[in-house]
Amino acid sequence: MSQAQSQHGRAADFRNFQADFPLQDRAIYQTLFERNKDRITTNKAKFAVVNLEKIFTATFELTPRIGFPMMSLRDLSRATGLSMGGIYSYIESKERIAIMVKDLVKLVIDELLVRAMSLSSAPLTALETMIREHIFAAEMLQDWFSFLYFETRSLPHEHQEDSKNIELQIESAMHELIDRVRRDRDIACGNSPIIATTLIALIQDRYLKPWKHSKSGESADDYAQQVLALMHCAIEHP
Amino acid sequence: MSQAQSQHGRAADFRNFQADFPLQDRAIYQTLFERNKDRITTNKAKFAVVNLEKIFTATFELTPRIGFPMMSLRDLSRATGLSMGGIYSYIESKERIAIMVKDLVKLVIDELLVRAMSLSSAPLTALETMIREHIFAAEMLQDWFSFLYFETRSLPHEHQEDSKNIELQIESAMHELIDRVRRDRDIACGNSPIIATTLIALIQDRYLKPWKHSKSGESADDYAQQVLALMHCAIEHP
DNA sequence: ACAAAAATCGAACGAGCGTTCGCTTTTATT
DNA sequence: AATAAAAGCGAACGCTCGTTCGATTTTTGT
Repeated sequence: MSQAQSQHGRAADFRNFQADFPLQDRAIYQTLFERNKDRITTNKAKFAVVNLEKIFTATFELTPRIGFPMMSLRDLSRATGLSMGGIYSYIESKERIAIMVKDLVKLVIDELLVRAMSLSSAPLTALETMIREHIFAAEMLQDWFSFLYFETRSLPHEHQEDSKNIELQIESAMHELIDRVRRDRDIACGNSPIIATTLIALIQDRYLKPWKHSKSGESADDYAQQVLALMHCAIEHP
Repeated sequence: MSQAQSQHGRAADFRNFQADFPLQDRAIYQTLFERNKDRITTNKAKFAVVNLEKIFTATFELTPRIGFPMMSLRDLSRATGLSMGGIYSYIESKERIAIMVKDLVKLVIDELLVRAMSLSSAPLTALETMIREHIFAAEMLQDWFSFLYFETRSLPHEHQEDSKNIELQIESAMHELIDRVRRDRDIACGNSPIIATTLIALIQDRYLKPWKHSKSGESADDYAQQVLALMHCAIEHP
């Protein structure tokens, strides 16, 4: 029940989502290592996983307070316990850290989109799944999602575009699904775009403002439920 | 009709709001100069207004692409046409630029809040006014609002707190107004917090993502109207 | 246990940063 | 027009940054 052999177990609540979500703990850094083998001089996953974890954990600890550009590699060296040279066997440059974050987030979102859109038979279910899983994934990878949003400006131009496109893709997918739901029920579609915008903004609000949401202590399940309730209301009353 | 002698002309649409809004063009920099006289070595407003405008215009041109910490004062010098020393007669340090932005935004928001909350007799009108004027003010001072949001991390800790508190204040004011509207109509108040969160997120979405909103070409009036419609729907269907 | 290979180290380098201050130019006053 | 005051300038300073690379330690394979 808790072990996922299928890559695509459906998960209606956060507990089940967590049980099936592949990118947790070591697996995150294993994936990061495999996707960046060319640029990493260390060959053995055994070392890479441990040190990549140190590097990203430290980055996510330092960055929210002072911002990525102000985090020096000496700060990072101190916080990881690695030397400067040690760090440079995992990254070719400082900005590569930001690029790796972007790639991981893009990986997660892309799969999430593909999965939800492949449920083409039931647009409302697809929409609900997409939102719930987006909230859940962002809950588990909060540091990553939040970093990408705030530090997009530290990326090279091409990667900045990627970052914006991730959001535009999700938004247009949601827009499309909302329209499909409405057409099935003969509801006017005039304000579908603002509903899609609202949904994304609410998903982002939760992972961007922990100082607001962690205070209230509301669970991811409760939050998702509230967002979905608002959505149902908005879809039905155009 | 277009000239505002009262400080508090009500404005239901963007045109009227613009006509009454005091912080435009020169007036922004005049205000900035007066509020920072102590820290500015130049004495005459005549010079200060011109050069402060250069400094902030250039900052808002450079920062969205590369971020504030990566903008060097040499970049700023080049973009303004001022020398390094010249710039330093208007700011005591680089971070003062960010602090001045925060102060101006706080000034605008604080007045907006006081005005809206003083309409205590009609909570729905107060709520609508607050949202509309927030959207309109952010439309006129888009660069300032957007800068504060993205560059909060470049502020000294005390000022970072200020920045978060601005948002928390607005949100709790909205929450309170929503509850009052609902109590007047005997509607349950359970999801009032998420409605307040939604409203702020939508207001921010517009000034934070010009690459999304300016593409669609939707006017501030239309946007405000859509946000308000969504709000009415959400308030009435708890 | 030993040698070869891989991983890690950290001092050193050049570049670019924010900031300063004595000097020049512009403005205001007479 | 002359003079005093204000504004503006930019080379220079000390510092910290990202990055490199030969030396050292740790791991691997025998």
